[in-house]
Amino acid sequence: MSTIQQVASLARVSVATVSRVINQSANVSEATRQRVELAIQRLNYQPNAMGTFLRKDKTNMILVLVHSVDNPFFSMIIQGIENIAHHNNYNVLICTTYGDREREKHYVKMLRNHYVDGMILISNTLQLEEINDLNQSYPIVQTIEYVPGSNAPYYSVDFYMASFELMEHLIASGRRNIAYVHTGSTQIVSNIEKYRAYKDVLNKHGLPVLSEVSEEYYFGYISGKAVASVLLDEKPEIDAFFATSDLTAVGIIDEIQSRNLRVPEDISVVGFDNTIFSSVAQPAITTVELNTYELGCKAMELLLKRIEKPETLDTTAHTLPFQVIKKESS
Amino acid sequence: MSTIQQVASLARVSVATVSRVINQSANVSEATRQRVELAIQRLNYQPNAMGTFLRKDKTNMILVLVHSVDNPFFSMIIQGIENIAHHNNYNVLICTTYGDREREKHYVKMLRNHYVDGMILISNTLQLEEINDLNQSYPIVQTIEYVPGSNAPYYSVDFYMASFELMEHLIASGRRNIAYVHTGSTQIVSNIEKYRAYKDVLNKHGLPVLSEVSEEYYFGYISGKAVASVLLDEKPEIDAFFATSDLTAVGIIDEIQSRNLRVPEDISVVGFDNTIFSSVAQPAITTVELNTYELGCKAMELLLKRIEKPETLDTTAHTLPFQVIKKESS
DNA sequence: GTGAAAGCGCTAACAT
DNA sequence: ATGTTAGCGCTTTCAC
Repeated sequence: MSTIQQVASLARVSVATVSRVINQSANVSEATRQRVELAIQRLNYQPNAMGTFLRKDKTNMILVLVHSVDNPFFSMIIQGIENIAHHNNYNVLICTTYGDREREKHYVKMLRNHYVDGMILISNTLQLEEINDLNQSYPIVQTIEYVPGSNAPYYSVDFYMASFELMEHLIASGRRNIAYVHTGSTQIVSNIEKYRAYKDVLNKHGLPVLSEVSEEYYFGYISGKAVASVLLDEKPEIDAFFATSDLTAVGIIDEIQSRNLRVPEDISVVGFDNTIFSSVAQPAITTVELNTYELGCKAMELLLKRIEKPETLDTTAHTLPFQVIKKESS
Repeated sequence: MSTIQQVASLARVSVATVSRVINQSANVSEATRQRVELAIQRLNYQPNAMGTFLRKDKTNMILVLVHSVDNPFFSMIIQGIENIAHHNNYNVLICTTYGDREREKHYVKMLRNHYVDGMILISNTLQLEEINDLNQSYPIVQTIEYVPGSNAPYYSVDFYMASFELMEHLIASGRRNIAYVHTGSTQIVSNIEKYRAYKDVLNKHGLPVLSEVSEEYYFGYISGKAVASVLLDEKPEIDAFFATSDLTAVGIIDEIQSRNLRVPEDISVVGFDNTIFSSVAQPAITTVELNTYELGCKAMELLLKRIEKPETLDTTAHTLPFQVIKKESS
């Protein structure tokens, strides 16, 4: 490995001049430039980023903290983030937590350590104090999930209203016995809001609440099928399912069809997120489109603002529109 | 932001002692230790990683370069990588290229820059010279895809043999007119091997090759459906499809069923990768399990070896076993 | 057990 | 247009 000093020696110039050539930060005569570039090539010189970063106290990297990347839903957000980041000369590092607090802490440390300039939290599971503390000293933005009452800004969706619309749609189509099946943790704000809407709409119409939510962490397809099976055994009157994710809806549909019941003729099913699963399923699943790409873009734009001027202590809650997409399953 | 110097001043010790406390690198008297830790707390001190990294020329970070993260197939590899990495005190950064050469270059630069200690290439699309050059100076490992003839080590699967088995299975079940539909680029080694096996098995049995491969980049579900539609129009004798990914197989099945043909009674379909799609599909799709988690673990273990002792110039090709998983679609 | 000091590789202010 | 030099924050060798 060669250093800027070696390049300088070989080219018979000072390290400052080499730096100028590399960064095109000041005028260098054509002759000198060529000598330096030749030396760089000869030594196969690569600037050591740690030197630069230490000196500038800036890495032009941002960290995206996400539960996991196996949900196609997240990948659109990340694409939005990356789009804006790259146009502004930032690189994006994706780190997965799988809900593990240790891993989360480790990655948060990368922010505190100045390994990255800022952080976007998708599917945030930090505690209130922690996120507030972090938000005071570092540029962070939440998206999709957020900690209610925290000072950190976020871009998200009105999950309550979206779920409200879905529920009203089911009821308008004549459904009266609607069960609810969540995905992931019941503690995340999206699920809290979805369940709140579920109950509110039922109460509003004087209909029965058929599902309690436990604290269990439900995965997609498998638990959709399993929970539907239990519910259908216990409550054969069910004529609709509200699933909080598309993949869970697919599991529910499979369970229904394995009992020789028809979707939507016998039982309606709605999902959430408008992922590929809701299109691939038979029948295609009524769902909610969240404009995830846009959410990613907006979150990154806000993060940039906070990085460039840290005094921008934006604590605002931003909500982007959604669309209920009616397909064949309801 | 506070520095080690400020902590030292407040605790009335030298920076060396503070460093010793932080890293538990040498004996420090209990009294001093407590003074230092109090100072650290008081100043809310966080070591600046850039200082450390510059000094040590080591970041304990590795980079995973991947086409995109929206394929559940990749996420298992990444989990394997992360598992081994974390047990060895390394962090994993996931970077997505979406096939963009510019982005790829940018991330490769992070390796050359010493921003990370090593790199794992999934779905590698680097040129032969580039990967060989990189391999000389930096610890890298390829997995799944690899550049044939390159010096860089890899962990992958014998796609030829796996495809061979799938094809023999189709033929053994009485199929004679088998079409082939690829996913992604035709230039990647996995697709080259799959297509080679497809043709070889057909030739071996004196059966017709029904599909040419163009250089087109095919995506999953959408192009599966579209290509199947064209093929079925042109060649109504087709009685089986060999798709190189599960999601493409789902698209093909949807097209078949939309023509009121049955899978597998009229037409068999097989996929690849044993992702969730092959279980969710109706009927469930015969596919190949690649032990992706294991591949990730092995690749990371090899990378670690190369990082710790760079003289380990392992150029070996490693191949892990696969299993053909027979389901309902064939 | 603790401190002084060198130096990792780089940039930028200042000098010429 | 180019060179000199200080210093970013940290670790580690060498003294004591």
